[in-house]
Amino acid sequence: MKIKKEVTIYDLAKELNYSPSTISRALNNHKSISKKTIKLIKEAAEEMGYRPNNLAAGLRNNKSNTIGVLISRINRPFMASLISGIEETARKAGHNVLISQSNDKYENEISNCNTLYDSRITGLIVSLSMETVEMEHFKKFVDKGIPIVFVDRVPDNFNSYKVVIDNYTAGYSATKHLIEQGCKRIAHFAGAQHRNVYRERKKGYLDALREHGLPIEDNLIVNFKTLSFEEGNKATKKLLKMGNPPDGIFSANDTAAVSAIMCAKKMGVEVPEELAVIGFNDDPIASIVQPSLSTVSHPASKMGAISAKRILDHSANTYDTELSEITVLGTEIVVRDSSRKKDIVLESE
Amino acid sequence: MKIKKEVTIYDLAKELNYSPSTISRALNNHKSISKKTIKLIKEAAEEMGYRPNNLAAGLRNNKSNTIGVLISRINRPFMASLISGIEETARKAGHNVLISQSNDKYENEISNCNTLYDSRITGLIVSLSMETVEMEHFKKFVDKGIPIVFVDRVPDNFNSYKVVIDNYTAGYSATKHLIEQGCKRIAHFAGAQHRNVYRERKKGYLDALREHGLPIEDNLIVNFKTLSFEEGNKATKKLLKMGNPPDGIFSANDTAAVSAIMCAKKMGVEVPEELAVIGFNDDPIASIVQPSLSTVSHPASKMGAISAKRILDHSANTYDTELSEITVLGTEIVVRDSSRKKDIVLESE
DNA sequence: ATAGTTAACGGAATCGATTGCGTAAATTAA
DNA sequence: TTAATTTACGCAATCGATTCCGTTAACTAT
Repeated sequence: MKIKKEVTIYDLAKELNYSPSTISRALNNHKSISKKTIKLIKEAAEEMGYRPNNLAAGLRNNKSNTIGVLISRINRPFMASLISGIEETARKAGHNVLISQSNDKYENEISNCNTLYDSRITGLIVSLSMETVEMEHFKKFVDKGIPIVFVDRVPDNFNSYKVVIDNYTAGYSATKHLIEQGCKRIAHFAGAQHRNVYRERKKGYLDALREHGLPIEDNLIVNFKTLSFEEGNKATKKLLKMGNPPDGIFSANDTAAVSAIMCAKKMGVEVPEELAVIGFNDDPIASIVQPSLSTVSHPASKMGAISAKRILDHSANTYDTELSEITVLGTEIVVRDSSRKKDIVLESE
Repeated sequence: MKIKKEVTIYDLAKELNYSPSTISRALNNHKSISKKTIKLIKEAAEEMGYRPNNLAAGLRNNKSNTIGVLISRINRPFMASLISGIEETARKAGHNVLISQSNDKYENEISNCNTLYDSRITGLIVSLSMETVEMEHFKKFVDKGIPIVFVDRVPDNFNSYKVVIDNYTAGYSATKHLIEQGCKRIAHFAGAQHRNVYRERKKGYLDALREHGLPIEDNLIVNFKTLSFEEGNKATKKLLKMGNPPDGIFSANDTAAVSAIMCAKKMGVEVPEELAVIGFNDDPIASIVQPSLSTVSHPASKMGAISAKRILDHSANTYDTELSEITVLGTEIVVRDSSRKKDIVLESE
């Protein structure tokens, strides 16, 4: 197998009797090069199979036109859509996307952080791992003026760009929806409380109960570790076996909510009549399960797009403001069969 | 915002009174540097916050320790798992992962190909876009000795590494399973026939019918464009309205299969009694839909891991053999309720 | 016609890490 | 003790693109 030699701007320079400077400028449409020359050089480049070397350009400019993404796992519907949005926006701007997953491990997050830094990324988009508390590993980006956008699972104690949904309002609305459907004893599947998303959702749940005069019962609030199907199953079984079982569940994610529906059905509990359920995320399974799952939908792909745009803008304006801008996106209550006990006037928010 | 200056090996050299060569070698554990010196230098590097510049190293070595991934879309369960497998394997070997989606457009695939090439990736992992026929855009990788691994949706006419599942056997087994359940008129939801995966699945379906003495009826074979939920819905409705409707469906993906189940239920057709359904992929929705969907599962994440390993091995052995190795992975028929008309001895393959 | 301006391009340093070749000192062999 | 190795390191070129200064020639204004 013969390996073809790389065509560089020096090869073009020699071939066309121009200096490498001129070749470089021509390829970048520099104004001090005549249209004619630019055309000539570009055509020759095309013909000779020239392809720019991003490593060389990156080294010289100390930037790689690459956005780094650091998330827990890719194969979750929300994360996949998020990345999709990032990729689309980045690519349109001529940027690449480097991905890395922490698998929710703090150690991995640190290590991936370093690796991404070593690639001299233009900016970093992060959704925190479940374990992360310390934020020290992000400091080196700040020191170097590399923008970080935290998305969805964001830190409380770190000043930076953030793109989130209004988890509080979503939790409040979801709970309120169940109340409006006539639920009196609403359980909550809560996620880890040190992560903003789950904490805010629970806050919304609590406030909704309070504001509608419903008592808060600790034994109706289940603290989950991972909000998995199995955990949801176990929790539901336990709840339904109570002497005084709940008549509604607001789950902080769809996976656990679906498991609740399936568990209830198996136990002969009617959904939504005896148990209304609402989830969070609007995963594909939500519209497939029967009865279909009411849930909270949020624009994952859009969040990705916005996050990417933040970084692109930042690097274009080169450190304009020091303001850490937080983008809060709205959510939408999607009412399906799992919670529809009455005819509803569709709410739009 | 003050931007800290980068710490380079030259800074370390000056600080420690060594030459940059020694610093570089020490950091790479070169054998000609004494253990003591290595330890000294590494500790100083750590303390001074030194971080290697991958761009510089990459330029010098003409490789970036980065694997490029070129797929249709990220937010499909199969693809997300595939990438996850790639990322995990790559990272363990100290490689990064660049992703790009073609959105099933030929144009995008070409453009992404070039962008990835420009980043001097170590190797490329590709699942072809729906539109792709010409393979010209991949030639430049071959010319440069950069390995390409085609995965799942692979070309017929291009010599390279390939990682696939045995679609033919899977299609055959899925159909055979329906036959064994007593189905006599089995429909097939077929994908675009210029893509190996769908073509092979259909071949398996046809052979299974033939070998079991069942007639092949053209009007039971539906050619899909995208195997979407909507398409599946429409096709199912049409099939069930026939004077002589099918009693089984083998769908080339789960999305369309699920839509078939839901459509049948809505039309009052019993699944699996009147219509047995089996899908392909074992997406999360398959185990959620009711009745749960029988399907073909395949190891997406493992495919990703193998693909990544191919590239890592290739670049380590620097052009060892010219053999284009094809890896074929097995699949498994997952029998669930949508096709279980009789008691089954679980098959394992 | 002459100074001033502009257009179009070239020279050479630079980004940070790597590495082939060379060398001085230390160690071993004989 | 002297030659032969080995150990431990330094010099300087190199990877490919970019860009700060120039420079030359053509052009414009007066």
